[in-house]
Amino acid sequence: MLQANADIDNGEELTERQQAVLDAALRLLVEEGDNLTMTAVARRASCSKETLYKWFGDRDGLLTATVQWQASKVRVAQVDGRGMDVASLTASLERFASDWLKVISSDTSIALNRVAVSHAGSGKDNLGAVVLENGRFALARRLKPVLEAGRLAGLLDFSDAETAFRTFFGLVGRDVQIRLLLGDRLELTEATIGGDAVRATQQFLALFGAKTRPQGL
Amino acid sequence: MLQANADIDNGEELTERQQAVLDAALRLLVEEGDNLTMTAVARRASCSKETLYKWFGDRDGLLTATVQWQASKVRVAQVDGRGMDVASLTASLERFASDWLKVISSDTSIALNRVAVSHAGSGKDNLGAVVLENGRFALARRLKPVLEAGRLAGLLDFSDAETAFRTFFGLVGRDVQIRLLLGDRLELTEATIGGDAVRATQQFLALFGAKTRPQGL
DNA sequence: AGAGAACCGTAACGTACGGTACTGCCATCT
DNA sequence: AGATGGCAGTACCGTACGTTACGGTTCTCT
Repeated sequence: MLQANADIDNGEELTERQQAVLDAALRLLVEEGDNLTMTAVARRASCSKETLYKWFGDRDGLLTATVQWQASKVRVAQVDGRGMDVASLTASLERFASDWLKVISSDTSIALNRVAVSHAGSGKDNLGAVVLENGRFALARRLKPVLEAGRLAGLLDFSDAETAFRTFFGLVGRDVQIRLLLGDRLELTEATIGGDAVRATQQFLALFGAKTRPQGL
Repeated sequence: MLQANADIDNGEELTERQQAVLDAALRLLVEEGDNLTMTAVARRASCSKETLYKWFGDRDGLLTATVQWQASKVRVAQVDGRGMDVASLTASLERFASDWLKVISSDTSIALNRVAVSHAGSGKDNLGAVVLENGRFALARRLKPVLEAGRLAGLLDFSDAETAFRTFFGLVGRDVQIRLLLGDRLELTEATIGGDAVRATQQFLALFGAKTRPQGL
């Protein structure tokens, strides 16, 4: 599998045309799900099947390239913990929660997660790992420094950042992702997302907020 | 789709032989995922394909029947809220959390959710709805009376049982289900499940436990 | 015992799709 | 201008699998 361009790790090394093809594949993936055909992709992208195979090796290669291409598009700015107070910490957490909810409720995320989940069943590729790496684990990498900074500023109290993160993850996501993946209609308006973000943040602070305000800094 | 026995709603109305066939299909589903073939099911169940089609209509019919058959097997005892104190409430919540974690980390649940998720993409059947109904919503139906009883006993304080349930759901499940569905190796031993259950329960009580002990009853 | 249905095992059919080969067009290079 | 190479478009091949058909066997009921 994936012989031609086995080195498509990030969104680099892709020509404009190739990116356009992957965008077409992505749109088709959102519309059709995992039962998109190579012919359909070629038609949508106005390219030949032979080109698809030359560039991406095989169907799995095209799919992983598509997923990684989408992943490379969502790089988010880092938050720095300098001069952190309870207000800025709260704002950061709410921002993360809101962003995350928006991501997992987006059509593309749902489609990508669906195909990744089904592929994870029969281990022909590592789509699941890719999605996991650019989803849940990327979120952890971006959020943990904030949590650590909050602890350093005496605002948070936890022993293990991983555990704290997972709790936050659970408070934010709850049953949303699995329900959406299973096809539940669940309209997440801007308003409800905002409300859920502050709720989750408040709950998280109630659980992990430092009782005292120590080591003033 | 599913013309022959369109009325397989619950596990009733199934002969012994049919149940055996569905068990075979279930085992095969766990092993092979969604790419099980009708031939393989027939071979595993020692029955003919003609019988499969006569009983279940088509492939989708067989799959939904299999999912419903598995769902019908997990009926759990109800908890009654009589004479509830903080200890029994805690025990109930921990029990629910532990059971739920055991379910979602089981091989069969993972396999069933995987196929349901992938089928939810292309709406050819309602596998997603079936799984949702017998999973997340069944859990809510069973847990909410406990929460209400806890509130009535003055142990819990919440305005909306649904919101409280969803928080509990998030605290228990966190990232477990999506990670497992995406193929993450995540060994949930009996010990870690137990630990997670008490942690989630403690966190839930910290968020929703009544501050005062009112309306003694 | 005998008729009839249910059912097993398997062969056969049709189709959808992944993958490959071929042809001709267009752009770039010399 | 002629040559070269990348690519669109399409025809083609092989295969896997859903679905159907059928002969032979076992079970059931009378």
